[in-house]
Amino acid sequence: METVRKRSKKREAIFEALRMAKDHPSAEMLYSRLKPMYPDLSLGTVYRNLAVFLGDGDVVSVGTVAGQERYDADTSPHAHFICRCCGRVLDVNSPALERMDEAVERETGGRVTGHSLSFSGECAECLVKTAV
Amino acid sequence: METVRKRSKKREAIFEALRMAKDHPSAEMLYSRLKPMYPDLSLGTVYRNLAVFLGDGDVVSVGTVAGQERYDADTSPHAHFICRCCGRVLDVNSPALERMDEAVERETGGRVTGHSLSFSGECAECLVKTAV
DNA sequence: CTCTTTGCAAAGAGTTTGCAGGGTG
DNA sequence: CACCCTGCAAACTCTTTGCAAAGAG
Repeated sequence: METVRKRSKKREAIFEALRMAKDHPSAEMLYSRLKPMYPDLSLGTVYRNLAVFLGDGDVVSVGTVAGQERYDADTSPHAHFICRCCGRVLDVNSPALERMDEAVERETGGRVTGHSLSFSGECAECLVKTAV
Repeated sequence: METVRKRSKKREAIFEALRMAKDHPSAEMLYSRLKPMYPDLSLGTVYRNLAVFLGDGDVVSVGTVAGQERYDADTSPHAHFICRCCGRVLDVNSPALERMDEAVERETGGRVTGHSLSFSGECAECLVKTAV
């Protein structure tokens, strides 16, 4: 039996905040951004709703940065650049990654339902700081 | 000041176990494999040494699967296929990913020191099980 | 003998979960 | 008014850390 989904201000606010954010926030980042507007918001609710979004396929996990899972409401195939210095996560326009899915299916015999390409290093801002 | 590194049976055993493993094990997986041979091995030691390997660049993190970080002693550029069903992590022969590094540096203005490409889905074995 | 490495166990950090109360349809 | 959703806090899991003892050079 599948549970009926009811609307909720909090849930919509969480999704909207994630959709608007360009920095692929973690649960805690979303929480502290929404807290001022929803003073009685709880961190558990953020986690619970993120799990719902993931289950519905409306949100995707970008990976774990510094121990925290990072999320993205842009589910179209694209890559990320993760700065190991400041933890920033940037979008990267990836060239035809979709084609590679079939290649991997042929190689492994499995079924590919998604991919994630991420580059790591130091972002432009951190390079400047480090260069000092 | 940099600390002098001394040899240690445990450390070498951990690295060797990781180098031999083809399943990109987690700290706990390595621990339980080595435990029979080194009964007084401690999980903390495995974590500590993995951190050393990562720092030395001798080992690479493949990402977090089901909450556990997975490691790979093969630091050459290659992609992975992660089964979201059983958690298996398989190697994939990735086509010229190196070339993409420069492209990303041009796009972001940062410096790329590594990349990680992973595909997710269901592996061949899980497909069979699911098909039943 | 000096300094690194380890075992053990406690501490931390991030995430999940149980329960009673509030919200939605 | 039935059932979903939330706040709160405790519980859990994975990882890190402090300390005294063991090991390497």
